[in-house]
Amino acid sequence: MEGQDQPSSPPRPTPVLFPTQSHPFLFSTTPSPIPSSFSSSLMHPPLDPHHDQVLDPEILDWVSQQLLSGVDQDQAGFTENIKPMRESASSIMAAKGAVEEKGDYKDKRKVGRMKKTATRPKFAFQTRSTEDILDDGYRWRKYGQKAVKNSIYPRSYYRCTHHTCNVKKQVQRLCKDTSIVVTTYEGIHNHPCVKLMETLTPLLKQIQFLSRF
DNA sequence: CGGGTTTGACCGGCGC
DNA sequence: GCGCCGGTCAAACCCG
Repeated sequence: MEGQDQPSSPPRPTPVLFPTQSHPFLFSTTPSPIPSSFSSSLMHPPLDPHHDQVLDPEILDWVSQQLLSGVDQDQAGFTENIKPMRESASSIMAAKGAVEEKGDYKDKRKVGRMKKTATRPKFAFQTRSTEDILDDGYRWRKYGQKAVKNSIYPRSYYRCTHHTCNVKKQVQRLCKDTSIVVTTYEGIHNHPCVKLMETLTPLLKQIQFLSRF
């Protein structure tokens, strides 16, 4: 931020470009063995949300592994299973001092601001898309929009609409490359992503079926 | 009418 | 202390 198109001030980990209208957590920075072809393949061919099948088989294997570890559990279990990947992103940002605990506040409004500065997982990735908003399986409510310095595009602020979840995200289009949207997630969802399971479970079942041969 | 968006005001952090 | 800037609030508005 601060006049940059990147919303995080410290150098971000290698941006993970998102090939489908799927779930960002599965494709974010993670120590788990993401296929080496993953990142490099995402920009080529140009991303098309209507063509999920362009994914490399190796990538599908990796995705299916993530799902397999959670598929026999309930949805809450699945959420827990992918949590370490999210926390890895958290540790990256924490190590870089991206967020830190601040002092105490008095009134309710300021308490809300204090929560903002508490240590929370925060990571960003870029998406080549004509759409500003990724359908990541969660429901978001927009709570603000600001013009940012040195950018002709405004930054939009969203909160997860789940009543017990305070995950936020920021969305901003790069002015240097207007085809790229930078999405920054902050926090961890404390509820399952129903849409993710609905979307990927049939895919996993097909993979399992094909793997018998 | 409920839920989501827009938008100007407000606030805290930070650099000078 | 002051001004700039990013982030948030909340009233007004929109829409199905």
